[in-house]
Amino acid sequence: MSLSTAEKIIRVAEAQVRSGGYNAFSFREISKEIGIKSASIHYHFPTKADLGLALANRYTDRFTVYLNQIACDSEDLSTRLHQYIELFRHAIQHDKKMCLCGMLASEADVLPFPVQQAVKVFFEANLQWLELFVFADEPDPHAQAMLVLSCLEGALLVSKAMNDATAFDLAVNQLMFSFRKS
Amino acid sequence: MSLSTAEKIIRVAEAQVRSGGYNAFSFREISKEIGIKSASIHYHFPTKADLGLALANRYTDRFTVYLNQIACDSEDLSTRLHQYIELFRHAIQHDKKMCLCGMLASEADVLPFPVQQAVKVFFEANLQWLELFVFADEPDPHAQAMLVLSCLEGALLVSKAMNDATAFDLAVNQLMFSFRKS
DNA sequence: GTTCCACTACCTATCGGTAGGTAGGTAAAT
DNA sequence: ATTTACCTACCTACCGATAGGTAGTGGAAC
Repeated sequence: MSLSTAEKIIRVAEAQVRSGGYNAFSFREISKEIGIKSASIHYHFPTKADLGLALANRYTDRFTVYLNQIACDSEDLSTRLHQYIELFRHAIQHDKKMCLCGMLASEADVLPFPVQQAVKVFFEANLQWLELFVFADEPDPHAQAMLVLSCLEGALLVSKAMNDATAFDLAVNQLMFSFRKS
Repeated sequence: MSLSTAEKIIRVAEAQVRSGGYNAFSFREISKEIGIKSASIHYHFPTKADLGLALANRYTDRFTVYLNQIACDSEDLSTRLHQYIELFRHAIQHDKKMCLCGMLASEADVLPFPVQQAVKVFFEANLQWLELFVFADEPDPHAQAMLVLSCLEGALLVSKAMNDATAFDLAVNQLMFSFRKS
């Protein structure tokens, strides 16, 4: 499969942002990696903010597709939650990286406003999905969703800090355990 | 009170890192803010990595002092946990910023190695304290500690994403609620 | 008189971004 | 069928700004 240049740019940029954040990715580094000149990237994405926005939007879009799949595939609320968790586990175990929007969220203060908004959309989409498709039948779905999302993003962060992906499982399994008892 | 220049540098640098991460703070910005030349900062901290390391170490030291105080002041495990949570709530509600080491953890891949290690020490210190002084009497203190730390760091991150400090309380209160039922 | 601390002046490397050009393809007008 | 015109997707060369970092100076304090 041969990817379009724009797609290559986005993939390399996403990897760089997920490793070091918005200020750690550069047109020059991307251009080196895919074998074009940095000026050529401006043809596809006029400014860095444009590329950052495209990154966040694409990430949310792909994530949303998975969320819809999960909701369609399984009726069982507990199964849905486990599959949801798998999405995050994949980030730390397969990519060994943070969630893109988790990474960007931590730097929200220094992000171009459109990127900030796009990151917020990702989190709103996640919360809404959890409320509707996992915690709808329980008391305070909003708080439950917030707890799960916080725990997952935080578990990724702690795993990065410890350089140990098993930290993610430890935290998340404990959360699941606390749900089982209630 | 008149602070030493080194102390001023550290304070301004910490604020900048907690807003935008390691790559978003610069000697020039710091120097402008405290009214000296950027070259003068190199006298106190020879390299950026040195300053970053000093930042992380001081943050951990100050945090550790609070942890010891909490352990001494209160015998009740639940009270200790609530006071521990207050440390994190202070970050998002008073400073409106991430935890310094939470911020750095997310960028671990692109950090100078000594800074990486210092960040890891912060997390290890937190986990150990939680295990010893909060969850010692419960089954699997390690997993419990990991859950609490993940949830707190994640709740800060989600609050930054949503630009809404109440998200932190929502997630954390829900976590406390799930503990009460067990 | 040495140590401390900040200065001036400068360096190299890199940043995001711009200007102008060009090879190759497409498509409509002549 | 050929010319004219425009488009895509890159290129080279360069801009001003900023990054971290260095060498050497000089005054004040001990």
